[in-house]
Amino acid sequence: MKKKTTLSDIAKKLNVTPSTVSRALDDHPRISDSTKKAVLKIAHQFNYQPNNIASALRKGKSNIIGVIVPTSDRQFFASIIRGIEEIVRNEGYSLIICQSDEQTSKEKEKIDALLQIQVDGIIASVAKETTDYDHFKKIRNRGVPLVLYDRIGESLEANAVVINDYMGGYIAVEHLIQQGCKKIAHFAGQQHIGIYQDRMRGYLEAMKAYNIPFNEEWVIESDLIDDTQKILELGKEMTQQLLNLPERPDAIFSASDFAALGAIQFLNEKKISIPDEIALVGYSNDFASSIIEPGLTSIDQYTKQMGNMAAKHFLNQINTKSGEQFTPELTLLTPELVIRASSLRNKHV
Amino acid sequence: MKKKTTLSDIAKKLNVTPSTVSRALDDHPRISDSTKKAVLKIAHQFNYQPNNIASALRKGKSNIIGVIVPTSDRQFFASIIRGIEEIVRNEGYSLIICQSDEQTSKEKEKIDALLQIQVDGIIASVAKETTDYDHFKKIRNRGVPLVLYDRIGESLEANAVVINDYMGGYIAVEHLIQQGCKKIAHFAGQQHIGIYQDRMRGYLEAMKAYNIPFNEEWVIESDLIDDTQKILELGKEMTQQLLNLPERPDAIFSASDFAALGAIQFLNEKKISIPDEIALVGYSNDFASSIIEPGLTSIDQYTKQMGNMAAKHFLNQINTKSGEQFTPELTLLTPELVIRASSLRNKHV
DNA sequence: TAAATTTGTGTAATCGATTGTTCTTTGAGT
DNA sequence: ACTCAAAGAACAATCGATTACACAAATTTA
Repeated sequence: MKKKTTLSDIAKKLNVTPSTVSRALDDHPRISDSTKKAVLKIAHQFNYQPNNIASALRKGKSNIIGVIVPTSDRQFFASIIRGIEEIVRNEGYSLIICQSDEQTSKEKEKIDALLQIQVDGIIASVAKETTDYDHFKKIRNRGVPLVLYDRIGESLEANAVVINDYMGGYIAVEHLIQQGCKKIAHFAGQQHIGIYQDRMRGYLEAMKAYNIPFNEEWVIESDLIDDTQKILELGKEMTQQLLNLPERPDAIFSASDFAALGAIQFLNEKKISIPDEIALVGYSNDFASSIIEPGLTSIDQYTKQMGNMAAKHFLNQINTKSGEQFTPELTLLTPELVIRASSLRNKHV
Repeated sequence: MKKKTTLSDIAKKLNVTPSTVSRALDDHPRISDSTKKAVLKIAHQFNYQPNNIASALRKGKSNIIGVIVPTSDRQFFASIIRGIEEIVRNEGYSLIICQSDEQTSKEKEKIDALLQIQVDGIIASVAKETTDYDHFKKIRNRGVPLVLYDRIGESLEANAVVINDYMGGYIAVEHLIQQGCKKIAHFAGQQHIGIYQDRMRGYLEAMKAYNIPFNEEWVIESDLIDDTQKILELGKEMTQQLLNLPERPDAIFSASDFAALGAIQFLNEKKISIPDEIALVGYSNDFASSIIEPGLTSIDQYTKQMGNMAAKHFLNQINTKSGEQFTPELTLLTPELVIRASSLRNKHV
C-alpha cells in the first residue's frame, strides 16, 4: 500500500514551498508559468490526489450535500436523487443520502448527523409524522442552506420546490367529469400534510366548477404513506366501504397510486367493471400502474425535474452573499395526467 | 448565526488545555472524574459539536462509507442500502450513495470521487458494462476496504456477498417441472455477467436432473439490465419469438421479473392461458409481480439481508489488523421461491 | 524515609491544505 | 542612475482535534 503524496512531497521534489505548489495547482496569477508546468508535471507523475479533508478543514467547506428522503423504497425518491445529482456533480459536490423512514425522531437524528459531518447544505422532504419543525430551523440557525422538496413545512422559511398538487387534484377530477362521471369519491391522505390537503382542494374545486354535488361520505381520509402492501389493503377496504354506501360512486380519485391499485384488484375480484361502473385515477404514476389490468390513469410528478430544481435552489443559496437578505423562493412544478384504461370511458374520443 | 464552539472554547472556560478537554470527552482513564464532569457540563452548556473534519484529518478516518449502486431506480438497491445502513449506523458511519448507471466510465468516476473524499470503505455492485476491473483494484491498492455485492467481479480479490443464483435458477425450474411443465424456455441475461450465468446453469442442471430434454431454441439471451420499459417490451418480443417456434414451450423461466411481466401482458393480449398453456417464473420478486394478473411467481432475493451482510464484511475488514494476511470471504445467501398464480397448475396441492 | 509508581495535566507536534503577510528580485519609468 | 511597482515565491499562521511525550504532585512500596 503506497502512502498518498501530499503537497509537501511535490514541494520538496521541486525545492519550493507547499504554498507555491498549492497556488500553482490553483492556477494563481502570481505563480510563473514555468513553475506551474513543473508542479503539474510532478503532481501527475506522483499521482497526487488532494486531501479533501484537510482542504475542508481549512476552507470550512466539505463539498457534501445531505439529502433526506422519507423512504427510498419508492421510485419517487430515487428519481429525485438522480435529479439532484445531475445538477450538483459538475460543481464538485457529493451527496449523502439519508432516510428518515417517516419518523420525526429519525429525521432529527439524520439532521444532527449531517450537521455533524459538516455538510454544505441539506435538501429534504419532511416525514409524514412531523408537525414541529424546530430541527429544521436548527439547520438554518447553523447557517447551513436548506432546500425542501415535495413535502415542505409550511412554517419554514426555506427555498422549496413542490408539485402543484392542487392542480394535480383538479385535472384528475376534471378528467373524470369529462368522462361522464358524476359521483366521484376521493381517497384522501392525512390532511395535516400539505400535499394531501392540496389534492383534496383540487378535487373539491373541480367538483364545484362543474356543479357536481359533493357527498361527504365519498371522501375517505387515511394514512396513505405507509408500507406499500398496507396501502394496497387499505385501498381494498376503502373500496368495500364505498360499495356499501346507499349511493354508490361511479369514480374514485385516489391521492395514492397504491390505494388505487388495491381498489382495482378488489373491483376485479368483485367483477365490477372498470371504468364503466367505476372509473379510477391515481396519483404519482408508479411503474405498477402501467402493469395492472386495466392500466391505472395517474398524475405524473416529474420527479427528476423536481430534483433538478432543488439542486439549483441549493446552488443559488450557496452563491448568495451572506450579507443579502434571504427571501425564500418557492418553485411550483406542473403535474401531468397520464391517461390509461382505468378512466377511459369514451374510447373513441 | 452563532459560531460553533470548539475544544479550545471549552478549555478556556475551564482554564485547562484543549488536550485535557479532548481526553475528558473521550473518557480517558487518566482524567479525573471531577474534570470530566466539568468538561461535560460546559460542553453541553455550549452545545459543543465536535468538528468531524478536523478529527478525520488527524485520525485519517472519515467515518464515511461509499456505496455504489448500478442504478437506484430498482427497489432491489433501495433495499440493499437500507440493509447496509441498519448495520453501520451504530458504528457511527454515514453512507454516500452513488450511481454508476451501469456505465464503466461513471463507475470509475464515482470510485475516484469516493477515494478523493477519503471514504473509509467502498461497498459496490459492478455495472453491467464492466469487464475490466482495474478501477476496483485501485481501491484495494489505496488500502481502502472493498466489499462487493450481487454483481461481483470474478477476478477481484474482495469480500463479497451474493445470492446463490444457481440455486435460484434451479428451484425455479424444478418448480415448473413439478407443475408438469416439460418444455421450459429461458429468458437469459448476458452471459458475461456472473449472476445470469449462474441462473442459466441452474436452469440447465434442473432440466438434466429431471431428464427434461433441452432445446437450444428455447433459450434467448438478451440484455436484461436496462430501462424497465424496454425490458418489458423485450419480454413481449421474446415471447412472440417463442410462440413462432415449431415446438412451442409450455413454460418460461425468466431471469428478470420485468421480462416476465412483459410476457404476461403479451400472453394476456393473445388470450393464451397462464399457467395452463404457458407457465411463468420470474426473478427478483418485484412489487409489480404481485400486482399483475395473474400474479407472477418469482425468486425473492432477501435484499436487506444482503445489505446487512455486506456491511458486516466491511466492519470485519476494518477490524482486521493490517498485518494479517487478507483472504477474501464470500457469503452466499439462499433465495426463496414465492409462488403465485402464474405457475400454479396444480391448484389443489 | 527514600525510591518507585501512579495520577492528572500541560506542551507541542501533527494531520495537509490554504492564505495573509513579508521579502527579494526584476523591470519599467523618468 | 534611482525610485517605484509588479512579479514570484517564501514564511508562518491557521483550521480543530488528537496524541506522544514530559512533568509535577500524590500515592504506594520497600
